[in-house]
Amino acid sequence: MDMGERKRQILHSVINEYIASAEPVGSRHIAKNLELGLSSATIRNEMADLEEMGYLEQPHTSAGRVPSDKGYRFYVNELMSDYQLSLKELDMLKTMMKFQIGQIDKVMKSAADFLSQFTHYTAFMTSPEMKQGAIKTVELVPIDATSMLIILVTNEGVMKNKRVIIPQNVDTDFIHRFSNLLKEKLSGLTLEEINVVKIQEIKEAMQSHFEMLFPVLDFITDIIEDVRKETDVYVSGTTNIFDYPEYKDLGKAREFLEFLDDKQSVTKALEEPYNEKMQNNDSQKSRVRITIGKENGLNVMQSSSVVTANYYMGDRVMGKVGIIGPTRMDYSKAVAKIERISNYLNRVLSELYYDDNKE
Amino acid sequence: MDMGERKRQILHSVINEYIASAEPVGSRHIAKNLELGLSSATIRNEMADLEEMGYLEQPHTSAGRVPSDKGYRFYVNELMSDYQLSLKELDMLKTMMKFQIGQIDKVMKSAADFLSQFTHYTAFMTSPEMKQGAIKTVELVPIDATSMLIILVTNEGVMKNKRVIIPQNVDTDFIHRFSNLLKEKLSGLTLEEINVVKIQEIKEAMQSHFEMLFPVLDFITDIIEDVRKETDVYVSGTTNIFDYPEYKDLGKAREFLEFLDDKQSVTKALEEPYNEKMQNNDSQKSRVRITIGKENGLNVMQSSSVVTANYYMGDRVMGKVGIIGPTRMDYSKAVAKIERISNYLNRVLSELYYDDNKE
DNA sequence: TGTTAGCACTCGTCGCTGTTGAGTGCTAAC
DNA sequence: GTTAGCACTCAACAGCGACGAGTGCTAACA
Repeated sequence: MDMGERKRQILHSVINEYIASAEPVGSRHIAKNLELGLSSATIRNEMADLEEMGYLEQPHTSAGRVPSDKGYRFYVNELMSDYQLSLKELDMLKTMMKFQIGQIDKVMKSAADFLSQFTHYTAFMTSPEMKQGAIKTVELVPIDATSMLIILVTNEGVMKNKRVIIPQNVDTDFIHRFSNLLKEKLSGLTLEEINVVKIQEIKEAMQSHFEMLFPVLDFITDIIEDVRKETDVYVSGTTNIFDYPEYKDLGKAREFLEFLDDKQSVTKALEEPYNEKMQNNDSQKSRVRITIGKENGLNVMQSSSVVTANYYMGDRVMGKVGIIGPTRMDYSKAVAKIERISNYLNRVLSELYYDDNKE
Repeated sequence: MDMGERKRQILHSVINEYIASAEPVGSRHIAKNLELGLSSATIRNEMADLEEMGYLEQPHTSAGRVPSDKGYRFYVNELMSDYQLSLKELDMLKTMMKFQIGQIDKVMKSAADFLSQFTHYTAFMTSPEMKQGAIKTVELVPIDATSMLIILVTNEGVMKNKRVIIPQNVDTDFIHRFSNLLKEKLSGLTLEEINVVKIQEIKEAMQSHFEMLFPVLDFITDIIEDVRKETDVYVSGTTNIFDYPEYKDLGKAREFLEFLDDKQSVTKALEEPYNEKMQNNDSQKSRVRITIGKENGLNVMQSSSVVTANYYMGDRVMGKVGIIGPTRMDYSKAVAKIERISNYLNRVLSELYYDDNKE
């Protein structure tokens, strides 16, 4: 059985209706809404076909039809039209963009917060991936006689720091000299390039009278290890799910919220590999990726969809922004909004990047 | 009517029972449990008295009795016995304490995470209050020709940083000299002492050839302003509330979670002034403070209780740790556990403090 | 051959009903 | 002052029928 134009129209209508109402859609309703001059009986036949083909499902015998994951997938790939942001929405965006304040992590957080308010779904943002980040500078700041701060700045403008206790008293000048040496040795290396071997090399290259500061080098490997592992996820607007009847069941809501609370599992969910079923004609151009229901392996996520976009600094992928919501999601709005946000982030970050390369 | 020993015993028993079962307690049950050799009818009379006195309430005519806020308050102040941690609990604590890793904010977070698992309620932690913190050091780290990082370290070991763009090219050495100057001028001042006037003074004291770096000073005021306003709350274990039947209603759960999501309102709830009704004989010695139901002004919190303790560095209050849960809370366990955690924090922070004063 | 009207059937939802049981308050006797 | 007894209250629950939205099938129609 093949998907004629009429079936497409009916499927489209069912999905639109269901997205709006959250209630199973009946043939009568479609017959009225869609002005094809067809009776409900005919629609009924077509819908039975669509069900057989796997695009629709019936919660129970005498209920209307509900889109299946496959149905949504077809909708997303073939039927969905581009959503044009309303004036009000554009205005919100504009206001938000005024808050381009300096610190990178704050930009991130506020973007995620905004996205959750903007879409009414739960928004998330993964922190910049730093594996390929290069070290811009290393600085040792003495705090007192026995402790100092190690500060690492990468070329993404990200900064990590750690306080270190030194066993012996060391004078400030000495620390400065050591600091300069480190800067010289480490600047420009990517985080991937700095490994145990490299550190050993540096140790050997140093005069032995720096020996007492060798623990500092070990701390640096620690920090880098931390940074590498650290894929922070920031989640915003978790309570938005209460707006959707699919989570009206306490158990469902709980499951979902517990899932979001566990950053590790969220990260895992977002790392989910791109699989063939998810291919989407639009994805190349829009860079927005959609995972529907069971397409995502996780149990908890079976009735949720995830819409994400990467964001970039220059050409390098930095992380992901996106939303999580019920499979019955307004995909076209979601895509349009996420596209905007990711473009916004690209712009802000590219400005930073540009600054960096001005030297 | 006065509260005789028998009434106290009955009230105690009702509350214990209710805390354990979450179900209205009947006279028959008490008669059996409490071995006073009294019949349920007698207990019934006493309970009617306790209700008249305001310590108990009846959800509806033919249900058992439930403690009122006043009842809990009496329980907390007069009846409750000290809870002795079990071996298993002590062991958990021990394990947790091994994670005393360096960075102050990580210690905080892991303490809150632990507390929520330990108590099964929702835990929170307010970030160190820094108003009275003194500046330990200021450092300017050049990143490239047109930008640098301002790093502020306070004597609590807290660190703030901000990236700053400088309009003109300035050489590294120049920045270093300026940095040293700043360090000299600002070190030792408390955040409260640094205000616009002070900054102006510094500007004037500087030679005019530093003029181009004056914007940096303005950024410093910005950061300090940020730090002052910033009373970060870290909340952990929000989904624990799903374990308690008082939140089995979706609306209730939602309300509660939305409240916790809004950091500002949480901060406000915790700032709630100490009011006379809350006076507690134990509070001086234990430093644990309990707010029961409506004692806390907020609407959302009418059926929740908050148990908090301050934590200190040396003699100075740094912030609060605590838990939020239903008024039907196991107060004695809660108090015991929070006491431990706050002691632990005091110890960890005092070590930092001690380190700082070693110089 | 595709479309449609008609009809029997399914099944979840809603409101009503009666039953059950836990718990109370009151009264009268101890 | 205590208690046994009893009538009363009320939430929770299960059973029941009416309702209605929606279906699938069949037979008639263009």
